[in-house]
Formats: sequence, structure tokens, C-alpha cells
Amino acid sequence: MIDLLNEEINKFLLSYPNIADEKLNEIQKKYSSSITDNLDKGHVTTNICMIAASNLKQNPKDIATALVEWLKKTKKFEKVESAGPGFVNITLQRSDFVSIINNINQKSQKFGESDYGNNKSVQIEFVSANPTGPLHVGHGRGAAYGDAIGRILSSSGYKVEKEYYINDAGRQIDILTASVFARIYEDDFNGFFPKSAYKGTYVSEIALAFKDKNNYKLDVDKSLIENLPGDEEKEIDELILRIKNNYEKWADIKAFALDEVLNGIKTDLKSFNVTYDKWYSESSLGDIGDNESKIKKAIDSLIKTKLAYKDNGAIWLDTSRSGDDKNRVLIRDDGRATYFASDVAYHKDKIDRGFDKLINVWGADHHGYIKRIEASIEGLGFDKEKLDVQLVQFANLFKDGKKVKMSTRSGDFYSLADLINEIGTDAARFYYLSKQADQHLDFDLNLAKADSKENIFYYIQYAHARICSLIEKYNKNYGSMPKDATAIISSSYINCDKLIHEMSKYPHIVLRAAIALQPHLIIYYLKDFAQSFHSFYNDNKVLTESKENTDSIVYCLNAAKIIIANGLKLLGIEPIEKM
RNA sequence: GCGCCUGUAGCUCAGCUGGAUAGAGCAACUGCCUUCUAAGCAGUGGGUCAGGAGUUCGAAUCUCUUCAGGCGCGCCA
Repeated sequence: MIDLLNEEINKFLLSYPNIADEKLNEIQKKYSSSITDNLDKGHVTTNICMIAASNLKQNPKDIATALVEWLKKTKKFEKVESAGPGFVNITLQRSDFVSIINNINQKSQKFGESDYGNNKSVQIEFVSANPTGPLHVGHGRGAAYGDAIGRILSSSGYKVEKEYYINDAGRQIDILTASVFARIYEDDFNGFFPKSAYKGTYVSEIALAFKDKNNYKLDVDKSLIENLPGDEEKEIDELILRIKNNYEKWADIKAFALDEVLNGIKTDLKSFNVTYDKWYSESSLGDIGDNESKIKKAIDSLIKTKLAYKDNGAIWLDTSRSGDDKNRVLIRDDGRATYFASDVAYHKDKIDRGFDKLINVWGADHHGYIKRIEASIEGLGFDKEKLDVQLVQFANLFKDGKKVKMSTRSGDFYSLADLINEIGTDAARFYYLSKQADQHLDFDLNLAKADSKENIFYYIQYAHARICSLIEKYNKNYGSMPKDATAIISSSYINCDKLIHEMSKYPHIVLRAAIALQPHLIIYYLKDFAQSFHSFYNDNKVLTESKENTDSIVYCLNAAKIIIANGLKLLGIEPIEKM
């Protein structure tokens, strides 16, 4: 519909006297035509006259008058008028306007898709929580967000691959292993448990499962826990060291614990309707001591470019030349690689895999980390624009007006699984996505369960369910779905016009959401659209109209149902048919 | 101190690459169920878009600055 207008505008520009090619280009690039926000401005509108006026130093209203004359002569539009400071508003011919619902009904689930992405490949890495315990509600937001932008991008013509990076190589995993170890021998150790070990009940469960699986009483040397340092961090580190060196089952416990926790995470994500194409393990990057490992090779190539250098016994990366506050350590003076070194190798590997674009979804507390990872990408000779880091702010959960705490180590937390149990996957995803990701979110559990308009989730679902119910009744009366909307095209029934106009905006909303990586735009659109529907539903009786009118309305409402369903599916939410 | 984010109605927030009288929900007040789902609809009141300066036909939106709040600045991950 907009194309129809732009085509004529371009012809108009070419016919316009005294425009240099350069100016013409500039104007064509800058102006925009769009769907009006409101029917009393017609169907589509353009700001071309204002843009042209500033470029040509002419009065916008004069240009508008000329354009209006031109457009009228084409006879392709129902009505053309200039308005305000120089907008030109167009009312489409009836059949052009109504054609949107034919389009929706025909394309059905595919309506809203585009080839904007040109089949470029995008990799989205998200959640990637340390596998040291179950996912908590803080992780839920990144999960919902990463998954939703994955869906939105693939519907916009990108080839999307979703990946989870498993941090299975660091100190946190050692602490998990030591925690499980300590629970296994809690009785032998007379109730001893390290102060900063993971205290969640899942640790005890893993310990129990490990004992069951091994099916025999494992001996342990009690001196392992004697005379440990008092400081809680030193205590756990010393314990880890002793177990590693003196206890043969260390690796078994570690592998077992990791496996258990990871399976839990996978199960939780699955029930949260989040799927991954790949689970990438940090340990697969290999050991820094191994010349053939990915991590060693990545660091070596940085050393070759002289961006990485040795100082004070450690290997540093010059990240400050790319705007970081200070340089960062890659290899510690004792020869161990830092987390950063793994991450450098990981990002090199991602780029080597040939993606056109990488999107990292990170918690907002990692924003200080962006500069240094960009620096490493540049240092390796890649374009840092390939990487797009999307920050997700924490979500504060409120229950009965009180803030719900979350912390993995203390074991006192509200898990993602708890949340799903309490309000369901769909409502949870919906509220996580209801605000721009990089802003703080207050998530009110009571609201998510409320049965009033305040609960936007149900407000939207209710619109869908109402349409489903109407269609069901229609089918019972008339047998099959109507094939067109003759009463609407002929203008004998015009009460659906606002709905149709709103529906025509949908593809633009999806595109905007894809470009800006902002799923919340879809939520706000759906809310407004549901509002329009409920209003229509209240003012109009559908099934008691004449057969011709009813046919047209149902045809139109079926399109409305498709819009809501498609929008929700982009968010990973199933539309509800009966409430 | 440096960096990032935020400041829009009493509250929670929308507001597209600058565009036509700044929007919604909640809260307050008023109406609408013998008829397709009242988890609904219609209406009223409520704003120096934190303050100031600039850019321009036009600024909540862009630039600078002041104020206020949040977060991040380990040879942790």
C-alpha cells in the first residue's frame, strides 16, 4: 500500500522542475511514507514535502499543493489532501485498503514474515549461566529475550543459530564440585560444610545421587578437612586443592555434578519454551598448555600482532587502545588462563565459524566487559561491528508487594522452575518481555495472575479467545469459513475499518522489532490492537447481522486472530483459544 | 574519578531513522450485562516531557551542560 504511494511520489519528484540529481537522491533517502496513526488522517501519509522543502529552500505547502494535484491526476487514490505543516494524507481506494485482510488470510501463519535479513546468518548467544546451580528468575529474562529475538529475526529473513556457552572450566565449577564432595561426606566429617560452598538443596540431591550411582561406601581421609584456613574464600580454595591432589574421585564428582546441573538447566529452559541449536563447552577450547588448543592458538595470534605482551610475569592484552580503561590480563603469572582468555578464544571461534553477525545477550552488570572483548576482536583482525552486545537488566520479582531475593551461593532463591510453576511459561515470558531489555523491570507475580484488564497478558489472550469462540459459533451455523469480505469492500459495512487499519501496521512493527532487537514493541502493539478489538466487539453484534455482513466480519476477524496469534508466537507464547 | 543506563500524568510505563493537539494501564469519579465470554466497553479530570542552552520549517526524540537516581570499573567468572 505504501509502495503504491512511493512509486507515484518518485515519478512526481522526477517531473519536478530544477532538482539536481544530488538533491533528488538526498530527498529520496530521507523522506518516509507511513501508515497514519489514525483514520481521520486517511490511510497513508508522507512527509516528502517537508523534506523536499528544506532541501530546495521552498515552502512545504506549495510543494504539497503540487503533489496533491499530481496524485489526484493518477486516479489511483480515493482521496488526497495536504494537512498540517505539509503532510500529504492519502485515502486508499476501498479494494486496496481492504486487500490487507485478504493478504493476512492467505498468508496466515506466514503473515508478517519478510526477507529483510537477506538470509544473513546470525548467531545469538544467551543465558550462558554458570552451570553451578539451577537457573533462577534473574536468568529468565535473558532466556525470554534471546529466544524472542531469535524468533523475530528468523521471521525477518535471517538464518538464526542459538547457542549456550557453558562455563565449565573455572573456579566456580571447582567450588560446585567441592560442595558436592562435602555433602557426600557430611556425616563422616561430623557435619562440616565449607562456609562459601553452594548451599542449595540441589547440591545434597546431587551428592545423594552420586552415592547411589557408585553403590558403595567411599573411603575418605578425614585429614582433608583438618586445619583449613578461617577465611571463607581461602577455606574453599584450600579444600579444592587438597581434594584435587589427594582424592581419586575428584574428576568423577566434577563430571557428575556438571552433568546433573546442566541437565537441570536444559530441562528448565525446555519447559520455558527456549530451544538451542548448540551447547558450546568452554572446556572444548582446550588447555593453555596445549599448543594445538583453540585457546593457545588465539592467544598466540594476539602475541604475533604484538597486541599481547608480557609484563610482570603475566601476558596482557592492550585493550586500552580500543578505548578500555586499562589493559587486561590473558595469562596469569602462574601460567593459568583467565576467563577473558577463554572468551577471546571463544569469540574467535564464533567468527571463524562464519556467522555474518554475532549477538551476545549479557547481563547489564557485564557492560564494562564489552570494550575489552571488542578490543580482542579487533586485535585478531576482525571487524568489531560484527559483534552486537545486547544488555539485559536485572528483573526484580515482587510477590505480595515484597521483593523476592535471589542468590545462588546461599541457596536461598526463587528458581525459574518455581516461577514457571507459579504463573506458567507463557505469562512469565510475556512479562519478562514487556519492557525494553536494557531497563530495570519490576515483575509483579500477583499482577501476572490477576484476572483484570491490568493484566495485559490476559487482556490480549482474551481478545484471541473471543474471536475463536465467534468463529466456532459461525462454523456451527454456516459450516465453513467465508472466502472474502464483500460487504466491507463495497462499504456497506464499515465498522471494521479501524481494525483493518490497525492490522496493516503489523508487518512494520515486526520489522522495527527485528531491526531494534526489541520484542516489547510487539507487546505494545498487541495491547493496542486488542483494545481496538474489544471496543469493536462491544459495539457490534457479529452473528446477528445479515449473512453478507456476518461473512465479511468473520473474514476480517479471522485475520485479526492471525495477527494476535502470529505476534504472540514471535514472543514464544501460545495463543489461548478458550478462557 | 572514569564509563554505561535512566529521569514523560499521583503510580507503572509506551512514544519508530526529529513530525501534525504528548499516549496507555492503574488509582479517582460517571455510565453500560434479558442478546456472540463484563478477564470487557464508553466517558471525565490529571503533563513546565528533570532544569538550562543550542541545532531547524519543526525537539520528549539530536548536541552541549547542570541536577537527581541506578549499575559497572579484580592476575573473579
